Amino acid sequence: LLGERAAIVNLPAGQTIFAPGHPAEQFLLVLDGTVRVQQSAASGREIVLYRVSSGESCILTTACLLSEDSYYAEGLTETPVIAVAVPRAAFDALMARSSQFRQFVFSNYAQRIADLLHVVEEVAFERIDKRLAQRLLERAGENGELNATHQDLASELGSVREVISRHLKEFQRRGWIDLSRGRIALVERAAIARLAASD
Amino acid sequence: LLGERAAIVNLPAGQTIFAPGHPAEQFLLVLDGTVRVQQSAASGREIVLYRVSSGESCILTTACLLSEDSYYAEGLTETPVIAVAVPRAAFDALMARSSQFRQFVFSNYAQRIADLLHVVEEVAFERIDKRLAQRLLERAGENGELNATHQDLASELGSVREVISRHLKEFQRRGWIDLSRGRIALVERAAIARLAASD
DNA sequence: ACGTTTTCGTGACTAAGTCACAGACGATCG
DNA sequence: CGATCGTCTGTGACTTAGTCACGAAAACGT
Repeated sequence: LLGERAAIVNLPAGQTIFAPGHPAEQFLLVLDGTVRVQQSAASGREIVLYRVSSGESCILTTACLLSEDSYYAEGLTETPVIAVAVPRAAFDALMARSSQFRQFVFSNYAQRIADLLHVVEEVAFERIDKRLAQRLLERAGENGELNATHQDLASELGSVREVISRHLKEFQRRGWIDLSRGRIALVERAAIARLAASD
Repeated sequence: LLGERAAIVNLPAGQTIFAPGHPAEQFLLVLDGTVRVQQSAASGREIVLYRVSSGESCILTTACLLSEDSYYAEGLTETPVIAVAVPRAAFDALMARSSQFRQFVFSNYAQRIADLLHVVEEVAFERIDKRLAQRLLERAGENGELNATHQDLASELGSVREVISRHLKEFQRRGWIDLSRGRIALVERAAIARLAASD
């Protein structure tokens, strides 16, 4: 279906795929790896909008690609990424021809928009200790550990290091986590989950 | 182009067009009037995401319509609205047939996504006195007046009345505005614009 | 082992949001 | 007209989040 004029691309980790004033030139479908899409403020503060992983498309760029609009977010590969790049003309042809492709594209849009609405809701209305607890659970591996600096977590949440450090320290004081440089180990997942789910 | 199976609908002001758990059933293209799209939190706090006006489509609902996803925002008519309602099947047919229609749809998406990114940026990183100043300028008419309660403005910005009241009072103390019940008159537009544009 | 870079800790302060009331305005109705 | 009621606004005291300016501690390379 996608066979024609589509190229497989390999990207290393930590690569900027698109950035303000440097729009993507094609429709990207991620086969493997994850792309982090975030927004950066002039002050240096950042916030993660969503992540694109296998089988998903970095669709928001597409809207801007197709309407030639400038775009205020940036995309970074978090891991090495394998993707299919579909040039603009081929994308347009597919949209015309395949109802399944349209379904796929709109379904991706809906997901991204839901993600964005979720971000708005969180930053506008939720406490950051709760949001931090959620992220700790999301990002911790099987072993209950995650490698992230306080600054990394602050950037995920659109907050600042000091605030995150203080909450983490409080979590540690309560025996919920273990802290070391660049690494956090969850000790009391249940307690963290309780905070993450609190109203 | 849109002629077939599309119906003209008339909606009164203050009508809820879509809401969580009550998804829109069709693609809506606004001919006249404005629709406000906002998000409401359990606490009762609200934030305006964007407004749809003449010639624009309430496109975000469409994504959710087409992918049958539930949707966490709600849409309200702010004025009486005249719109074209295109049923799902007709929308799909148009997407297949007309490259201009596709262009229109994607251009709308791009605009809405840009709006959402802007909201995220503002709530995450901007001071609310600055955001308030921006809204006052946006919503004031030719005569420099606007009809809005402090609560209305708080809901626009995703903040709370007390905070807005205090900033408005400070603006008044500086001689920038005149306050009366449900009405604000801009006196020193230049000063307000300076704050709105400050970094 | 030493200096360098990155990460983390902290106090003092400002800004924003919460809670609980009190007061003030404006429409409506005897 | 004046009393009444619902809505809107003002305010103090407090909690939470973000800012600023440091300094200390941990990893890293040479």
